Amino acid sequence: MANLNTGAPTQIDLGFHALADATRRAVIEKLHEGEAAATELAEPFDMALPSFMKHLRVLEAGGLISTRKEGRKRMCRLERAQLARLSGWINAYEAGWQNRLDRLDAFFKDGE
Amino acid sequence: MANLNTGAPTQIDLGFHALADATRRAVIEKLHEGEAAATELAEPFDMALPSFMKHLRVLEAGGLISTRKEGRKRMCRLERAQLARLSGWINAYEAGWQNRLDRLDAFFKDGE
DNA sequence: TTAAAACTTACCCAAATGGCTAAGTATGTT
DNA sequence: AACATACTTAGCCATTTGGGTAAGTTTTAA
Repeated sequence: MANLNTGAPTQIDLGFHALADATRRAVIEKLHEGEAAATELAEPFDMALPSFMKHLRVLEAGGLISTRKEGRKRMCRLERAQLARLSGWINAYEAGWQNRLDRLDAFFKDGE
Repeated sequence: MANLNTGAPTQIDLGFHALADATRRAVIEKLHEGEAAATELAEPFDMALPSFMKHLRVLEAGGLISTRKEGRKRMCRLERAQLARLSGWINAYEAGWQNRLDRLDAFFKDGE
């Protein structure tokens, strides 16, 4: 097997990376309640807005949220499919899941 | 709410961070087959051993593996409980899981 | 038409990450 | 005792990350 870290990071890399930060996880929790604008999401944090917007971009790059412009607001919504993929990766190798491995592998390969 | 990023990263931060890399995920996949020594795990990768050992330390810091010294070998084994916690975090907010939220929150707080 | 709101762009910075090499230590084999 | 195996430590380096400020732009409200 050659080096696995050739080229650009995958959606899985970026997805788990996005989850590896308390601020970003808090955004995900909030978005479970529904869509929200960027500033609205930023409000709880002691952080300059441009810094917070970087977190949103990391979440978007990881496929965990999608955003669209609505007037002057940037609306954000949760991408539950990516959450499912990531938790799916973790659980794919658990006892009793072996029979689902092939399906998951195929799913991941399609998405990259 | 104050800044969530005060102080040291939590086990959840470190756990997801450990998963955000293809090399480390490959190690986890391999360890599902059972314990293995560090060099044995390193063999598939085009990487110097000290570089690979850093990945093992990242996995250990994230609670995903535990290691022990056995003679001159460092044996590694998977910590399935942490995998369960991380996939648990992701699924805690899925539809139909709301009733398990309190239990999970308590579980996370105990472990930190 | 002016001003406020909600970003957005451009840049700076310190620390962490992920790779390397070179040299050391500890343990097992012959 | 000598050598090989399996790490281990130490340090170097480029890039990424996660924060910041300052100064735009675009849209909405007054």
